[in-house]
Amino acid sequence: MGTAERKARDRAAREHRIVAAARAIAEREGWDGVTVRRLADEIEYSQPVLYSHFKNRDAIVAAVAVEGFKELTVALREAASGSTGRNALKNVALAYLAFALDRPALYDAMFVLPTDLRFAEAGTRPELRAGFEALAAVVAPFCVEVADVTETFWAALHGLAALERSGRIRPRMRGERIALIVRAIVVSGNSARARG
Amino acid sequence: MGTAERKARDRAAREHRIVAAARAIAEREGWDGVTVRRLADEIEYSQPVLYSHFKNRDAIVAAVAVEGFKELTVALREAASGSTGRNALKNVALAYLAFALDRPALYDAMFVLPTDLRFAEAGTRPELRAGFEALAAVVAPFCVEVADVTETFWAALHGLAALERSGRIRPRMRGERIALIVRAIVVSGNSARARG
DNA sequence: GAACAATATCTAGCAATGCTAGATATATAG
DNA sequence: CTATATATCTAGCATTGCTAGATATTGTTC
Repeated sequence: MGTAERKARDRAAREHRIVAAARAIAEREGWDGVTVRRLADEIEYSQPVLYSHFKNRDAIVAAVAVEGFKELTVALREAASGSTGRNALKNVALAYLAFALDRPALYDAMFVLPTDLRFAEAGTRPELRAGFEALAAVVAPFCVEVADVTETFWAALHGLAALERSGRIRPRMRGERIALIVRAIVVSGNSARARG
Repeated sequence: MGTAERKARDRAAREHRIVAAARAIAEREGWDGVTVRRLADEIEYSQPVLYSHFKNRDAIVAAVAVEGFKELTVALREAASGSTGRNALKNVALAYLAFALDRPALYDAMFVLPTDLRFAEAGTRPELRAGFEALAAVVAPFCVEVADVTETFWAALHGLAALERSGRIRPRMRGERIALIVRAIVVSGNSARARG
């Protein structure tokens, strides 16, 4: 009897439509435009149906965030492929910033809005860890304490994205700032090697 | 006739009480707890009075943010004084992170919540520029392109604060990450000097 | 000091939000 | 076909930011 499977499939499809609608509205009008009523309209079901899929509105945002982490990981891996060493670092940094600035709503879901997604802990979802590892891969050739450097690299990129997006640093100097970060990793790595 | 002055003084005092109440509630319970009704209760006036002081709720958040920038500037200057060069850099970085992590609600008002405060533009309020200059002061000895390096330094610190606060990097490695950033500025500065 | 004008403040309410209880329709099973 | 379980909806609550219109309070003028 395949009806149970069909039902499960339909449910999954509907859930996906909710997430897609949330993301679409957020990218078009910002997260304030994403109301439960509006999502209900979009999928042509009543509000309570949404609560049978997600615990609350924040959980919908979190679902979009998970999508975002998957895509960020893809973007970073792609940027890293085809180049090595210093160039890979630079390309990944550029790709990270492009991702954050081109999809502000998605990036907000991942990093700004309140979610319960946890990192740097046991039990972190693999989607969230993969992005970190894509960064670690291009950092690794330049240092021994890969985790420390990767965290710092990531923080620098996130900071650049956040401050540029809120208009607090000069957009036209983005290239220079990235060059500084890349150089910092390369140079500090070399001196680390030189020291031991 | 000093009644006009007295009125102006009273009004200013009331405005200050609003901002103080907003900040206190935010630091105790988060910004979600800061409702206009609650603030009205706190100052013992009705809601519309608040709107004679501030255009909307966001403007109250912005007022708290401005306070925050003043205090951050003080904290950074204090951290810089009494040490020079590399130590000043490190102390400022530590102070920045301590500020962000000890006063999360205040820091949110400054950097996360929506406000219309603009930076890196003509017409930026002096309170906002001063913090940047406190960072620039400790960076300057190590580079020629002070603005670029300061923006990058700031971004790195902000990123560290944001990611640490949301549990995405390991708190116990804070010192190592700061050391990396300090070293990056010192080293890249030296090489910049060597080159030019 | 009384009558008027201007300012300050309040009461009451709107529209929107997240979320939920209870009623109702729909599908499944006996 | 009937009874049960599942899926969905209608209707509403409590809370939010914000505002119009009524009402005090203060100031001015004769």
